[in-house]
Amino acid sequence: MENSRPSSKRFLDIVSDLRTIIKEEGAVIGDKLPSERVLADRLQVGRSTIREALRSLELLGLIETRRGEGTFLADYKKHQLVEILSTFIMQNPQSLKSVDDTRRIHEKAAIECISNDPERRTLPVWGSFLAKLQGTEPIIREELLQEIVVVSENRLSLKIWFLLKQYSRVPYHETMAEDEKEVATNLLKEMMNGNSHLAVMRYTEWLDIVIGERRGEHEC
Amino acid sequence: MENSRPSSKRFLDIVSDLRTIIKEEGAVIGDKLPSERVLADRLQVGRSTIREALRSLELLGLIETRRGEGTFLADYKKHQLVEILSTFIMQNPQSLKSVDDTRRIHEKAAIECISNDPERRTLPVWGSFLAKLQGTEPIIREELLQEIVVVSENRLSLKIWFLLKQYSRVPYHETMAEDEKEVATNLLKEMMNGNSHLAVMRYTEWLDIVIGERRGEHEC
DNA sequence: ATTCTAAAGTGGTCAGACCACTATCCTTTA
DNA sequence: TAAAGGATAGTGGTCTGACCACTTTAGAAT
Repeated sequence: MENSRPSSKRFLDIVSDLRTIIKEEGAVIGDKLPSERVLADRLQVGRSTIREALRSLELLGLIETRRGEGTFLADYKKHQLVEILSTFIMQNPQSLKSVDDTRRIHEKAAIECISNDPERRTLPVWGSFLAKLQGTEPIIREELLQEIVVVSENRLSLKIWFLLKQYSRVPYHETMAEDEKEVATNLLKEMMNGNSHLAVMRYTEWLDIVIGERRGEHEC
Repeated sequence: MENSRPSSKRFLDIVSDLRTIIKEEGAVIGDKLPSERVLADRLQVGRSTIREALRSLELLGLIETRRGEGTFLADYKKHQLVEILSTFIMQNPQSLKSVDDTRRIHEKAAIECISNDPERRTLPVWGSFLAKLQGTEPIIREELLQEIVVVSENRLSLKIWFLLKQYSRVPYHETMAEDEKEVATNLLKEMMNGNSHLAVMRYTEWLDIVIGERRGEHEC
């Protein structure tokens, strides 16, 4: 696998080489990769270097290793990386705003997406939520938003949303207040009626209530 | 750092321990971490185990190592992890659509953001672009879109956009055709006038031209 | 044919040895 | 005294070989 200008970070090259190997062998999720010793021999590096690369990929959740058995291509849907990342990253205030903004972008897009799709905006789920909102049963904020993002059926967007949710300053895990429920109800109704513009407005209202900050002036 | 039931994945415990150490020492971005040998001694494990953990964190972009100097807490704004991850995932056609969709979400959001901000929508840059579009000089598609996303001033969104751009099926790197320039001109004008709704419509038109696919029916 | 056992293969870990590089201190020099 | 130079210690980068614990496999004993 071409020693093209070793970037003084051999293990990074190995990561790249591994990708090539995986591609060449057409390995699919669950397939077994060559053993560490074989890889070391094939790529002409020490086993420890191979391991450093593999361990990195494992932490990312891209591969899975089972002692005594071997190394396998993992189902990366578990996004283990997110967990790890979360405990480190994004604690500086500067980032927090962009996190919030980006999260809103995705929520808004999901709302518009559903509003504009006759099929998805008439899904029975929304009726259920509407009923729930009428009742006195406590509702967690993220329940509704999550459903919306899920139904929008963009896996990548969903992934990003899940990630951002964890860092958001908006208390997603709390229950809705009474006045909130009203706004949420309006949001749902507009969405079901296919009125994306109004639905988004309701959504903005809702955020204003939850955060209790200045309104609208800077909603990127 | 308690050997509490070693999870048969020592290096994962180490990752956790490292986090603890970082916290305890109140290390800030740019600070130097203890050397690998010191860590190995302190945590009572071999140096190779420490390295596997460190290399993982490095691939995630959480630390930075400089040969001869040491290991440092990184500026995680580089999100190297995303790059790596992306090169693995996102090669199956299923994902490609969500990549495109998500990219559009961010572009749309940026356009709306700028349109709604009197300051940003009157920036001189837009005038320059307008002039360029009138001329015969070739213009690369991504030039305009990039400027828009940049001006929206959401670093995270920008980062995501850059990432997605690489995998998009839309030929961003190509030059605009003549009819495209016209639509792009309209887009700019609407944006500068603060008409976000129309601006987004122009944007959608533009995409239709570039991709030449079915229009609108499924624009999430 | 079944069961049991030994061997081979695999990841997990460690220790020690180099290498290449950087920072530091201390000597030498002007 | 101040500047220049070089030896030294410390650091990450890598390799080797050796164990260990575990799983699978193949062969032997029943």
